[in-house]
Amino acid sequence: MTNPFTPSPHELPLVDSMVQFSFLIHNALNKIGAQHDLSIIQIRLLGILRDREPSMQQLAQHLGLDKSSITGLIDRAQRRGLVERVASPTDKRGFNVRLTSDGMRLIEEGEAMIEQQLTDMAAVLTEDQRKQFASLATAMIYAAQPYLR
Amino acid sequence: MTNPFTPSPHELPLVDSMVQFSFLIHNALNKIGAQHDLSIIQIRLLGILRDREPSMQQLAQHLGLDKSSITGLIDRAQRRGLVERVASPTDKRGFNVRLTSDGMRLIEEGEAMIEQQLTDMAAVLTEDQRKQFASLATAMIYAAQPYLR
DNA sequence: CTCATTTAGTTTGTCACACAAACAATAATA
DNA sequence: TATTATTGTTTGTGTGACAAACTAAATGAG
Repeated sequence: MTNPFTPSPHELPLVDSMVQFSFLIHNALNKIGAQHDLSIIQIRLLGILRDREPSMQQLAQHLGLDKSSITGLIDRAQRRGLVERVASPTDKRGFNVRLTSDGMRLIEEGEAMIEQQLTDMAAVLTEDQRKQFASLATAMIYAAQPYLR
Repeated sequence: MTNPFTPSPHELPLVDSMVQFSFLIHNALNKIGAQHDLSIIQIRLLGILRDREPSMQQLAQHLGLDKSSITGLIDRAQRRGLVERVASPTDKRGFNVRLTSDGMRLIEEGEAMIEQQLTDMAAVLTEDQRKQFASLATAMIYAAQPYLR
């Protein structure tokens, strides 16, 4: 039986629950990023670079941005010493982008905080419910973006 | 039994499923907005104005933005004829912001598209699963933002 | 092998969005 | 009434995104 002093809120309609949940996570990522002066796009950037050393072009594809947007993104990250441009061994026009050790430290810290904060959010659910949520969300993710599988 | 030609993707870890689901929805909102030349913040703005006529200050609180950000946001929306500033009857310094009929038409269209697109996304789940998802997401939303209830 | 075409990345110009600090006008209060 | 607080705008700064024009290098057709 529910504790009468913390009344159960009414159930959000499906679409509302999807949208509001999305904003909830987005805002959390935003705040965590802000603590390290990182925007969400920068978190995504560093996250990608954790285990890759892509060209500018590949980065544009990963992030779904125009190549001209990548130039500025990398410029700013490089100015802060988080990434570096490494001349491509096979193409004199191109660079590969690599995390610096500072960048690696920062993204590891950030991802740890994300892990903890979102885990905390999900702590209102039981272990079974958390498994269910991951399963349902995964199904929608893969159905919508089949190329991810 | 699963169709061997559409292999079930592996289950995402909880935190990954939360983050990726959030981006999935965010991207969908972005695309739907773009079809009407609306950013996500503008969709949120118009959505708030659907059933309110707040002051600039109240708008800043609703959207979690600085008041100086609201000036520009409303300027742009007003230039497009989506909202109007109405002199406050009680405070000669202030305005209330009101949707125009064009703005109302636009947000109604947009929200209908959001409703449909997200409903489609959730169509890979059974009715029971959709109810479960809404329930689990709602629990996390209200636990994280108790003032919403 | 050479010339035309394509590709990789940058530059330039434009705009939206967000903040902070300074400001003007009005409201509230001591 | 005089001081203080509040409302909203302005100004200045920075990030992020795109498109179009551009440079340099790679590729491919003949």
